[in-house]
Formats: sequence, structure tokens, C-alpha cells
Amino acid sequence: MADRAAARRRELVMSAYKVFSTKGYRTSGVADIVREAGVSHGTFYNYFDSKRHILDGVLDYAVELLLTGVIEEDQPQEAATLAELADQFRAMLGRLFALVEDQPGLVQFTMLDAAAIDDELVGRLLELISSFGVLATAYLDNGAERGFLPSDLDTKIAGEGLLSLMMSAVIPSLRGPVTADDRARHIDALVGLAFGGIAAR
Amino acid sequence: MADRAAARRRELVMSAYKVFSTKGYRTSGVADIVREAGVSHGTFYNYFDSKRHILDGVLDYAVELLLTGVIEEDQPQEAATLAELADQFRAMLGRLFALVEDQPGLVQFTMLDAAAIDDELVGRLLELISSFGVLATAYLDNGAERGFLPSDLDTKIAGEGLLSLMMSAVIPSLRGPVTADDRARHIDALVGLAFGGIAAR
Amino acid sequence: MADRAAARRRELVMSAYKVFSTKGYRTSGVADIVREAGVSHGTFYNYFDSKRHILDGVLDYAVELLLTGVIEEDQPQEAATLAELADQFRAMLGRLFALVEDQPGLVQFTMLDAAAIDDELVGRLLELISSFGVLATAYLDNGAERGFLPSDLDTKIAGEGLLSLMMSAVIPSLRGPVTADDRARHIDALVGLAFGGIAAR
Amino acid sequence: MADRAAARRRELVMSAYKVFSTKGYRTSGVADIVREAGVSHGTFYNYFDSKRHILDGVLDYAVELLLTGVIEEDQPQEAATLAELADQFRAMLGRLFALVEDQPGLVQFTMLDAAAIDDELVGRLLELISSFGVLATAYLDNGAERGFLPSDLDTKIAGEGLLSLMMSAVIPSLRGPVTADDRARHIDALVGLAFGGIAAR
DNA sequence: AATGAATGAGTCTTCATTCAT
DNA sequence: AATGAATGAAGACTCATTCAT
Repeated sequence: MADRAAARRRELVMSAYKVFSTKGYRTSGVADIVREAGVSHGTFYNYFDSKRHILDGVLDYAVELLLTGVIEEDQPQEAATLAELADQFRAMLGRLFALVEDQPGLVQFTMLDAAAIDDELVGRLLELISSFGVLATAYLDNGAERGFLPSDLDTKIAGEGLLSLMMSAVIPSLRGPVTADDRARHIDALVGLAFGGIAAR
Repeated sequence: MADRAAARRRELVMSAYKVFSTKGYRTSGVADIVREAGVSHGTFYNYFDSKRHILDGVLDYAVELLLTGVIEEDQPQEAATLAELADQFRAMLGRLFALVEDQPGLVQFTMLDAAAIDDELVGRLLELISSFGVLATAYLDNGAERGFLPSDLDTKIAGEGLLSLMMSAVIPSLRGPVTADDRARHIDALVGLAFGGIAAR
Repeated sequence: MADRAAARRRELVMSAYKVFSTKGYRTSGVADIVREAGVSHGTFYNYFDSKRHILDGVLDYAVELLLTGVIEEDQPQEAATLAELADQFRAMLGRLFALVEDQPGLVQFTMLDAAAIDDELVGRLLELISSFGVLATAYLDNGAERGFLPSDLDTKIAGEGLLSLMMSAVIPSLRGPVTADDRARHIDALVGLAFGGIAAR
Repeated sequence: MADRAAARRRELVMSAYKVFSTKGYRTSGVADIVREAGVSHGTFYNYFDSKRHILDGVLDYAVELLLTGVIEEDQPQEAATLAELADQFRAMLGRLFALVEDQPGLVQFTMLDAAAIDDELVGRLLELISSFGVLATAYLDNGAERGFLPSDLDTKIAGEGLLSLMMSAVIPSLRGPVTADDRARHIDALVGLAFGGIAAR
């Protein structure tokens, strides 16, 4: 049955995600994955051609986590005013911090580990970043349409910039636990920077 | 003589940089490095304890390239007005683009490849990013002191944000050559974003 | 019913013959055989204990092809004169060439592939060659009895020699297609060699 | 030094020959070869790209054994009469028997085992057989030139036939030890067959 | 009688590192 | 100080076979 197979696949992908995000891709062996999943080597190779092959699925899973964890109900079209957009941005930053705290290996795996495997994966990651940028752009386009953002704003580049600011917020978390206070300061400062620039009154 | 030894060391580091930034650290073997340097395996191990060990030197070298290539004469204290600071930012972005074009592997190696080796190196990289952030902060502190930036600006976080914006500018270059026009649009948009936020008039 | 089972068996043997004579025994997997036969792995093992086990059946089938294809109606007792025996030899060579052309993998499989499996199979093959030799001997014994061959001819060894000459004719076909002309030259030369030796006037 | 390397190479080839001709290529592991040679796995791969790769060298070595063991001083041009050629043929058959007895795995490895590895090796083997055939042809051409063999003899095909007769002599040895008497009978009968055909007076 | 998912022992190959010369 | 041949631990992958359904 296809259901059973799909379940096994997902089971293996989740095991691999767990292993990879904990030990790193290179350090992890197929043996670690199958031990985690409780199946044999042979079963692994019934579902994936190679260790490299399952990585694609793992990355998909990680992206799924990121998207559902950060975007959630804050859809691009929902903001009607600049303040509402700022609130969305603020909320997303909050959820991103929470996600990074909950899944310590997620960012390191997605951003750093996966990028060192091979050129194809670098390509996929860049494409991924690009599509996240497009997503960010959609929020700005909504603002421009509704008139609460300047019509001459280069929403594409600004979107990428917003995304980048979000990533910069996450970097300190990679070094270790961040206090709630630090987190709040970061969120405030970044919202301020994003919406008013460094020279904001 | 120590001079000779230091020269050999540097020679090996530069060979390793060339190899790593071309093929990646994991894919490159000690054999590649010694072939590039024209010495034997044994010689390599006379100067470095391990393949991992030379990576530290290579990373230092890469940072040296980044610092000298991007900062150059634009020192933190030099800007006397907001416009001059913007010019500095603009100039640095320009030199960053040029550097990335000239050394295609540099960013990928520094940001992506090196980060996937081990936790110690991740730590070093984060520290590096942090020190770049501190550098960025110095520019903003100068502005706050001279009074052309708001005194309540969180210069630390804003500095990290500026750095992150610079990095975001570079990402498209990883995918392939970027036209001069694109580059100019990026620089304009990012300077606008950094100094006025997305809502700038 | 046993009939149904026997049919399945034969079906599997023929699939295995097709697969083995195309890809070779070692390179072929049980998966190839069952795919060719359109049954499952489990069914295969209902009929054969192992991959090695079906090989016995495949070899039988190959021998059947060889015997029916080459001997046909030219039975040992039918030649009444030396010239008739030569005609028989000639006819068999012709049919051997035709068979090799029609079933390119047959000889390679029987002679080369099967012989590299294990000692037991080498034994079976040698026995097979021996029984072919006995068959060849029967033709010579008929000649000796009827008086058109020397009575002191060592028919056993000469029979094996004849067989060997037939095999030598086939070797070039293993390398690729042989022209009709080449085939004719081979047949003529080999008949001459067999019946008159190299020094025949 | 190239000498040392060449010696190691040969050492490994001879170990591999020993192992392959005893256990067969597929059954033998690289582990067996390096154990026999007393070196490490790594060393093996310093000299050969793969297990398959050393097989080429082993086959060369086997051919070397065959050529030096069977031909020895009996060069093509040496026979001045038909009787002398027959003596050469007889002597070679004798040495072939001796070689097969001395190196039981040689023929099985060369003829059977090697032929089941891959198509490239089958090609090489067929080429080898062909070159042996050319060698046999040289003996017959010498006879034709000197006038003790018919000028219209198809020396190429007859040469291949002679070779094949020699091989047929060896087949019984593959099954087990052959008595001196049997050997003598084989030699007599095959010389008779080769030189006078089955119908010789 | 048929299915096909699961098994896991077995093998090749890589490459950082050592050390005798 | 330099050489480079030798090392061997480590790990990915295959495939004949089993057995619960």
C-alpha cells in the first residue's frame, strides 16, 4: 500500500532530521538514522537511493517547520496599516525566536550544515532563501498597494533585506540561550531599524 | 630560520585557501593542498597538526581578505555627517560586490563551508560575525557621538543589522554573475533601507 | 495441480535464461528474474531454493537448446560413407553458427558465465562437455564399425577433438557478427582439418 | 623509487593471482589479497584503483605463465620438416599438461573465471585467444613457406583449430589428476588428428 | 499459492595521519 | 627539514533470502 510506504518514508525522514540536526550530516551515518528509526540498513535503501538522497527530504521537512512555525496565520494581505505590518513583523520575529529555541539544530542544519554538502544543495538553499525573500516581498507589495508604503519602494530588495534582518536576529541564538530581555531588545531594535532605518527620530 | 618556516606556513595556508575555496573543505584532501603547494604530505604535517588545524589559518586569511578588501580607508571615525556615513556604507557595499566577484569562493567558503566543520568552528565564525558587528557598531557610535544619529539608537543591534543587510546583498552573487545594473539597484535600495527603513518617504 | 506448478517453474526458468544470457548470472539479480516473469520474490522462492538453484534448470534448458538446435536429425548411425559423415559435420557446423547468431548469449552463458559460479557447476559443465564428446564419439564409432574410418582411431579422444574444433569455430562469433563468407570459409577449413589434418594434400 | 613501486605492484599481482586462481575472483576479497601480500588495504589502493583493476595485471601475469611455460624454445621458424613440426606440437602439448598440473588454477582462472567478470574482460580474453591463434598460425605459415605444408592451407583457421585442440586436451585435467598414460594417449591421438585428420591411414 | 516489505551480513573504497629514510 | 609509501579505521551500499499477511 502506498500509505504504508509514505509513512515509512516520513518516519525515516524525521529520524534523519533528528540525527542530522543533532550531529550534523557528515558526522551522522546511515547507521545512526536506521537506529533512530528502528529499521535495518536494507529498509533505508528501499526508500532512499543514498544518504545524500534523504537529505532532500530532510530539507523539505525543515522548511516545512520553518514556514508553519514562523508564518502561521500572519498572511501577507492581512495588514491594513503600517502599524499592523510592524505588528506582523514583530510577531514573526517572536515566533522565530521561539522556534529556534525549541529546535536548536534547525537553523544550524538548514543554514550551515546543508550548505556544505554539494553545489546542488547550495543551489537549492539559495533558491529557498530567494523564495523566502519573495514571501517577504509579498508583505511589502501589499503595503504599497494599500498605500501605507511608498510606491517607489524596491519591494524585492527590501524584502530580501527584511529577511536578512530576521536572520541576523537568530544568529546570537546559535551561540547559546538568549534571555527574554535580550530577545525583546532585539525585536524592538530590529522593528525600529526595518521600519525607520538607523536615522529614525 | 623562523622566517623560512613562516613563509612555508603562509604558502601552505594560501594553497589551502585556494583549494578549499574552490572545492570545499570536505571535498578537498590533504593531497590536494600539498599538490597545490608543491610539497609532500610529510612537510604538511611538519607545519600543521591536521587538516583541521590549517583551516584555522585559512579562515584567518579569508577574514584578512574581507577586512582589507571591504573596509580599506573608510574608518569609523571619518564620517562627520549622516550623508558621509551613507557614502561610506555605499562605498563598502561596492567593494564587497567587487570582492565577491573577484573571489567567488570566498564568501561561500567563509559563510557556508567553514560553518559545517565542527562546533568549535561554528563558534569561531559566530565570534567573527560578532566582531564584524562590533565594527559596524563603531560606525554608528561615531554617528551618535557626533550627533547625526539618534542617541537612543541601539547601536549594537543596529550594527548587526547593517552587517546582515550587507550579507543579504551578497547572496545573489552566490548564484551567479550579477549585472552592474542589479548591483547598483541593490546598493541604492539597501542604503535607503538602512538609513530610512521601508517606510522612508 | 502439478501441471500448473511445472508450468510456473518452466516459465521462471525461461525468464532466468533470458536474463542470465543477457546480463550474466552474477550481474543479474533475483529481482530481474521476477520482473521478467512478472511474479513476486516470494513466488520465486516457492519454486526454487535459491538463485543458484534455478541456474541448474537454466543450464538444462540451454543444453536442450544446443542439442535440439545442432544435432537435429543428423543421428550418429546415419552416415554410411566418409563423405556422408563429412556432410553431417558440415551441416552441424552450419546449424551451430545459425544458433549462435540467433541466441547470442547462449554460448557465452553456457561456456563462460556458468563456469565461474562454483566448483559444482564447473563439474557439471565438464561432464556436459564430456557427454557431448561421447556423442561425437558415437559418430566416429559408427564410421569405424562400417569400415570407413580406421579401426585403430582413438574415437574417444578424436570425438573430443572434433567437439573442440566446433567450439573454435564459434569463438569469433562471440566477438561480434560474422559474415556469411567467413562462416563458409570456417566450415570448409574445419571440415578439411578434421578429416584430413593440416597436411592433407 | 620506481623500482620499489614496480616490485610492490608485481608482488600484489602475484598475491592476487594466487588468491584468484585458488578461490576465484568473485569469492576473493581485497582483504584476501592484502593478507596474502602482507600489506594493508590502503597500500593496495595506492597501487590499483580497484579490485577490478588488478585483475588486468593478474591476467597479464597468467598469460605470461602460459606463454613462457608452453612455447619456451620451440619457436615458429625452427621446424624444417613436417615431422619436426609434429615434434614441436607434441612437445608443447607435453608442457601444457605439465603446466596445468603444476598450476591447477591457471586454466580455470584464465578461461573460465576471468570470462565472467565483465564484457571488457571477455573482449580481452577473446583477443588473447585470437593472438594465441595468430601464434599458432605462424607455425603453419612457416610450414607453408618451407613447402612441407600445402600452400592452399587456410593457416589462420587451421591455427585456431590447432589451438582449440590443445585446449581440448587440457579439459580432462580440470576434472582431476590425469595419469601419465592418459596423457600420452591424448598427445598421440591429438597429434594424429591434427596432422592427419580422423581418416588418416 | 502469492505477495513484497524488511532484513543484515558482507565488501569495496577513502583519506587523514604516521614514520622510516 | 623533507619525503612519500604505508597504514587502517570508518562507512556507504547491495542483494539473496525470509515471513507475516
